[in-house]
Amino acid sequence: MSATTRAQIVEAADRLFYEQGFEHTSFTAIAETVGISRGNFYYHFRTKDEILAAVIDFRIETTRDMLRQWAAETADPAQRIRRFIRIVLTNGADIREFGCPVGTLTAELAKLRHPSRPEAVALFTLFRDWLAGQFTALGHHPATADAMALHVLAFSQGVATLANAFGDDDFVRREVDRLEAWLAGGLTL
Amino acid sequence: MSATTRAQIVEAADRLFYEQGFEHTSFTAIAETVGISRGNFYYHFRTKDEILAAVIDFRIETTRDMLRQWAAETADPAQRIRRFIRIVLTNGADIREFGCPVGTLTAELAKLRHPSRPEAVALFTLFRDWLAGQFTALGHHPATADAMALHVLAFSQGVATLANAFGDDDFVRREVDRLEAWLAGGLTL
DNA sequence: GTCTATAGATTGATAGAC
DNA sequence: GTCTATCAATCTATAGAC
Repeated sequence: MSATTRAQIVEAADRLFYEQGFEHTSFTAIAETVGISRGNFYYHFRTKDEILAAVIDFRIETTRDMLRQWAAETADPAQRIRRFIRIVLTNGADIREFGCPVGTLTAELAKLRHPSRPEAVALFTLFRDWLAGQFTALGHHPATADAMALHVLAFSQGVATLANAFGDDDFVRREVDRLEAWLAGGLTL
Repeated sequence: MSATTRAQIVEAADRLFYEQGFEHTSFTAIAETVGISRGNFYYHFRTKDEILAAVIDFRIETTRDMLRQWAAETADPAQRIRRFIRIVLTNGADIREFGCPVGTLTAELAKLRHPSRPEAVALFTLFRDWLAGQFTALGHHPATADAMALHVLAFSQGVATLANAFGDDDFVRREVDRLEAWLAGGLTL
C-alpha cells in the first residue's frame, strides 16, 4: 500500500537521520533499509528536503503524543517534569551512541543553513512550552516558568552531549539526581 | 612557503568545519578560501581525514595555549573557572550561529563513526582536566573535582546548544549568572 | 610547490516500461 | 506503485606538466 510504504520511508529516514546525520544519509541507505528501489523512492518524495520535512513532522507528532501520554500518567506537574528529566536515563543507550535527536538535528541544520531548520527548532519549542506549562501549574509566573523550562532543556542537552562524548553513566545519574533535587527544593535560577 | 600554505589550509578548514560541518565542507571550498587549486591540495594532505586530524591537532594546541593564558592571567582557581563559564558570552555570536566547536564536531564524528572521534573527545578532556585541576586547587577531592568539572562542561554544552537553537541572549546571561552563583556559593552537586 | 586535466565513485534526481 | 536504466552534478583523489 502507498501509505504504508511512505510511512516506512519516513520511519527508516527518521532513524537513519538520527544515527548517521541528515546529510550523511543517502537515498540508497534509506531505500535499502525499507527494501525498495531508489527509483520507487521518488514516487513518494520528490526531493531529500521533502523527506526531511516529513521526518520532522513525524517527530513533532510522536513528541506531541509522548507529552500527552506523560500528562495522562500523572496530574502532578513536578512528576511530569521529572519524567522529562529522566529521558536521559530512559534513552540512555541511544543518547550515549547518537546524542539527543533534537539537539543534533538542530545543530546540523544550522551548519547546513537548511530551510527546514525552524521546524526542527519547533521540536525544541514543543518541549519548552510543555515544561513551562508545568512550572506555571506549580505557581510560577509565565516568564519565570519559561526560564525554568529553558534551564531544564539546557540540562538535557548538556548531559546528552557529554554522555555521547564520554559514555559515562555515573555522570548522567549524578546530574539527574542534582536536577531532581533542584526541582524538589528551591528551584533557584 | 610550504609551511605557510599548510597552515593556511588547516586554519581555513578549521573555520569551515566549524561553520559548515566536517562532511559538508568540500576540498573545493577549502581551496577557494585559501586561494589555491584543488590539485595543490594533495601535496599537503593526502586525504580529507588527514586534514581533519591536522585540524583537531591545531585545536588542541590553541586550546592548550588558551588555558595556559587563562592560568597566567590569575592565580585564583575560582576566577579561572569563571573565565571558562563566560566563554558562552565571549564567543556568544559564533555560538548562536554555529554552536560549540567542540560539542558539534564530537557529535558529528560520532554519527559518522569516524576514526578521529577519540581525538575530538580529547579536546573535551583538555577542558575537563583543566577545570578539575581548578576545583582540586579549591580544596575538593579529585573525584568531586572531576564531577564538578563535568557539571561545568555540561552547562556550557547545554547553553551553547540552546543559544544556537533559540538565539536568546537573555537566557545565556541568566544561566551564566546562575552558574557563577553556584561557584561562589555551596558548589552543591 | 603549484598548476591543469581527469579518473572513479557516489550523490540526488529523471524517464519510461510494466 | 514499483521497477530498471540512466543523467548530470559533485565529491575525493590521482597523474603529470611546469
